[in-house]
Amino acid sequence: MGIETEMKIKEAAKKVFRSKGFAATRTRDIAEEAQINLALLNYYFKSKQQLFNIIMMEDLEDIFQVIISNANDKSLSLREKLFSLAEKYADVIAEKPELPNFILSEVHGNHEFLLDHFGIKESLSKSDMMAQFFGLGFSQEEIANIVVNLLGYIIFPYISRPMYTVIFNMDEDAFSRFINNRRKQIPEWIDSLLQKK
Amino acid sequence: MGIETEMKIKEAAKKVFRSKGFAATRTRDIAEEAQINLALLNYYFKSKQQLFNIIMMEDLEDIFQVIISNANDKSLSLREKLFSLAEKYADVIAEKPELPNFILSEVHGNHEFLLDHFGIKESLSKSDMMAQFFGLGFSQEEIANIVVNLLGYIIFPYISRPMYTVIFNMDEDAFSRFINNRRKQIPEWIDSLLQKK
DNA sequence: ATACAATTTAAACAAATGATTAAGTCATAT
DNA sequence: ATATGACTTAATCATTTGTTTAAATTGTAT
Repeated sequence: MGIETEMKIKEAAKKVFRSKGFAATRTRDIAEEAQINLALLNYYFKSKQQLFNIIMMEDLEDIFQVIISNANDKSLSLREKLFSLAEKYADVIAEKPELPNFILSEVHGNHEFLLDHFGIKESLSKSDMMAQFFGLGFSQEEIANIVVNLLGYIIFPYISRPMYTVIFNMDEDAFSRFINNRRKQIPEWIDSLLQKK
Repeated sequence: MGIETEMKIKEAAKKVFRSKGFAATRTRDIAEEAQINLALLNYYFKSKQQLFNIIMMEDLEDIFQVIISNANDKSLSLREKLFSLAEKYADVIAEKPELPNFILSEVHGNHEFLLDHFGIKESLSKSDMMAQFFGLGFSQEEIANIVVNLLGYIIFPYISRPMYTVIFNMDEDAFSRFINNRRKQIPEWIDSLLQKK
């Protein structure tokens, strides 16, 4: 059945693209991973580039959706929003650990992917979270610092994993424990960032 | 003169590899950037891969050298060491802003590059800094968290730059100002991390 | 000046790779 | 049962790309 094949290809492409990146991925890699004939890739998706674009868009959507929906949850205080954002983000990434490296590597120099396909800028600048930030007297720059640090707490360990797993001699399990223990610390660090006001 | 040509190629390769990564870089790109005949690349450096390895090793050396030399400067307290590390690191990266993305992307899945070519693990575990950490009662895991956060404060903004320059609408100048202002904040954040003890 | 080695060039090669083609196969509606 | 269209396959194409080759040029020691 066609739709199943299409999904098989997309799932395989996700796996291969995320692990090797666009340039290093050969369409034959994807075909083999999906156990389909090479020509099917071009039958269902016009080209390697188109297939890649679809996957990148979906991954970006996953990432941005967490931020936007959280930033507009009016039932939460600013502090609660940030805590919740950290937890949801950590969940998403724990589930797909290759996502940060993949997105950040591929987007580097390809800003087109970000150009308001999601209206992220508007959604966010008009969000409840921003209003709360400004209401508490934070400047645009202070907000940027807090957001960058918050996301860094969660994402950076994954990105830099090879470096410090060598430095600190961590195996797979040790890394998991490290990440899980870190999650408990993040709220403290967020509070430190908010403390000034 | 041979040595000049060799340097021209290496500099061009650095530029192109850092901006596009190994897989997306064509040897012809490098030749054009260096304004040399394509065959010279293979004459001076056996292959694309060898040229890449040399550059990667040099870049890693630059990165690790800062950490190791700082960690063994016995004239500094732990707090001073971390402050100094942050400053030196920020300097290195401000000078070569593509370095973080390049190294982290390429090392991802290629752990071989890190495998004790530098003895980084030993140098660091026996360093004065580690002794100071342990002397103050920090656990291995607490140390890892501090180091990861410290490096993240400096590196993560560069890596995630495309994401939040879109979100926060930053141009080139705004980004520079942001980075420079951040540098002044980092000592405070480091103190927060150390505060527990 | 001459010979010899180092350097540089233009051209070509071989393999890899994204994409297409044309001939099948299968499911489904009539 | 058959025709139609969706799906699948094997084979092939055209281009890109890393590398090599052989000839030409340049520099240098004698």
